[in-house]
Amino acid sequence: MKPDLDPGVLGRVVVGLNAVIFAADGDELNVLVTESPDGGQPALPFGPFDPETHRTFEIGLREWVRGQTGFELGYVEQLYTFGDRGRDAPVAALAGSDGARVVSVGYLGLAPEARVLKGDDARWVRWSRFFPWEDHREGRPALLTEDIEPALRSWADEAGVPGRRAARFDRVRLTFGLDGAPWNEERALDRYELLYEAGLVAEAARDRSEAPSEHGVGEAMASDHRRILATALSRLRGKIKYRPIVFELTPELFTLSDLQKLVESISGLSLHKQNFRRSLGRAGFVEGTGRMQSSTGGRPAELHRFTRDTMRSGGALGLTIPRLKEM
Amino acid sequence: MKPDLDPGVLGRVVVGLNAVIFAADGDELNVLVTESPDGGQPALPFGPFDPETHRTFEIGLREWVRGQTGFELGYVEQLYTFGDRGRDAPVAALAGSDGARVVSVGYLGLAPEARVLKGDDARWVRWSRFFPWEDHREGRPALLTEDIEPALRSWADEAGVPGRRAARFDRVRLTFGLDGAPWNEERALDRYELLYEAGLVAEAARDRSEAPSEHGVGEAMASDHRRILATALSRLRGKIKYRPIVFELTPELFTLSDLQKLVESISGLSLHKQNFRRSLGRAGFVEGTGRMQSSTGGRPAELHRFTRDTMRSGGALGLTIPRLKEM
DNA sequence: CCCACTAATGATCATATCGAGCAAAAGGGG
DNA sequence: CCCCTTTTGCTCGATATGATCATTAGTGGG
Repeated sequence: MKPDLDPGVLGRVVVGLNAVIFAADGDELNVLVTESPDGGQPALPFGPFDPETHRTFEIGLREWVRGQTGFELGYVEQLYTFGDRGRDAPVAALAGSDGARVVSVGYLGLAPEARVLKGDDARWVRWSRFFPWEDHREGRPALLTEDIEPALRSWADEAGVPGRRAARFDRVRLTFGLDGAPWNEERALDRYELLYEAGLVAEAARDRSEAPSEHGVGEAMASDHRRILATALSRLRGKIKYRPIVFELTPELFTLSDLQKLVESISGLSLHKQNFRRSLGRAGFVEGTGRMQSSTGGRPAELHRFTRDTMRSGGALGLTIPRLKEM
Repeated sequence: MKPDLDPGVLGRVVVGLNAVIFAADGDELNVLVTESPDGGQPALPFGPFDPETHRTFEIGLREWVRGQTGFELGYVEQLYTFGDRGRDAPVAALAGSDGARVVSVGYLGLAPEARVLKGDDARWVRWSRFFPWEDHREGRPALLTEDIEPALRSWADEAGVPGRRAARFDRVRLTFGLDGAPWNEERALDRYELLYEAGLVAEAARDRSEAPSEHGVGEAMASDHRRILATALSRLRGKIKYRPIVFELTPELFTLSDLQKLVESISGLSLHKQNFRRSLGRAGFVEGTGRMQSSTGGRPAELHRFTRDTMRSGGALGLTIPRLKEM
């Protein structure tokens, strides 16, 4: 159990920081991606971690996000560190001619508004471009029932040993909520990983250096960035339930319907309006300002704001997600 | 937003893997540490990540744990990646003469039993050696009320600006459950970090290259290992509530009291026996085998086993922690 | 000016879950 | 055979959750 960290005998490692930056645009949750105009795969913003100048990862991250997009990140949280060989293909090419291994530390960042960005090729896009099967606000997507489920069933069926086949079926059933199993919106990462294993996303073929099949579900991203994005979505979906971080995404003032729409956009679910409001009231996260907002054609809604004070009283710390029964 | 990962211009980075390996010994949760006989600070087992031979972090981790302790890890989960300069002191010395930056990827591992280890200086010890203030099974520890709380209050009081002082008080109140705020066992990491900031743990002085004060609370560990251990404890305490991972720590057969004792040892809380059993029954995690265990002097208890099947029915996925009111 | 329409807000009811305590059952030991 | 201990079973009130109905306050059209 003696450590042996002499870098002389080990291969080279380069640490990159990947940021999944979310911001709300109206009622929809957007993610910041870089898209080259020449049609390359969209990528997450990422930058190098320079051990010489950055005292911590988070400081390094905030710095280059500020430098390159011109805005200040609010909430920041580390997601996961990815180091699998073979899933970092396009980035590896940037790792220098000696083929240093790229280790990427993924971060989740939340910004209060989808501000216009200075210059270059970064833009805000809906997350659902990359995970169309994750949006259940209008009911279970046809893509799921018509394409993904049959493909996964036959993938499970292909397994050699019977035990292995049963295990695959079970895993498919649980992660995708088939045959009566409940759909758990937090398992977005599990679902992406399963689709990758089953070869249903374009990245799977690409990483095996096969012909880049055009038939994957959702839009592919560079390197393992779609996996990092899935990690971020899962984390965010889970975390809003036990920490009041939705308010990192809202403007200063908002109506309760706006807030609900935002939560629905994050979780990909339709929520029960009355129950959502009731639990908001119980938790005491928001307080009404007297002001009203003339809405698009109904009774005007009161503008609310987040009240940080209530976190002190030891009540609930997150939102409940009262999902609508059937759609 | 162009990446610039040319390793030539960046400082050197070495990736180390740190493992927090828990196992139950009787009813108590133990952690595997290396202790040099000559009285150096205990450390977590750690090994280098070799980018040449290890395809993934997890594979590398399992490999050297197997090689050095002789047993196979069961459950493994990535915790967090630490890269702060200045908190890795003793390890940095091992990073080679060119002073490569050490980035450590922390892992949580669970083993089904605290097996005897082959050879050297690794041994199983109670986690409470390092976090005595986290064990509330016998009520709130005197260390907390008599030493830590007063010290934290005066630390908060020292803050210059009044607003800063109020913020400190609030933070102390919330993380340590003072003045009526509830004690949240999951916030073990927050508490350790606060104690570090307030200079109450020995590592704080050490990392500032000051005289290694002997007056820190709990036992210090090498490098930032106590922080990693706190991360692991927090994660484990949280995760047992929504994933059935306690059963990675139990033997094949156990009584319900054994299981409760184990959960109490993990969470540092005393639980309400009847309610604990009721929720176990509702979740359907365990099934009775007909067999009984002649206990230490009461009615014999039935031996139970974990039933993986029930995870399929979509019920609750974790234990509820029905804490005992007052002690 | 009144009415239909829309969306916000308010209130109710059955059911499930949680915290807490009481009671019976099944061994071992004097 | 009685006492002690621990397991196991059960009940009661308080609270949270799922679902539905009712009321209010605007807009826009006849």
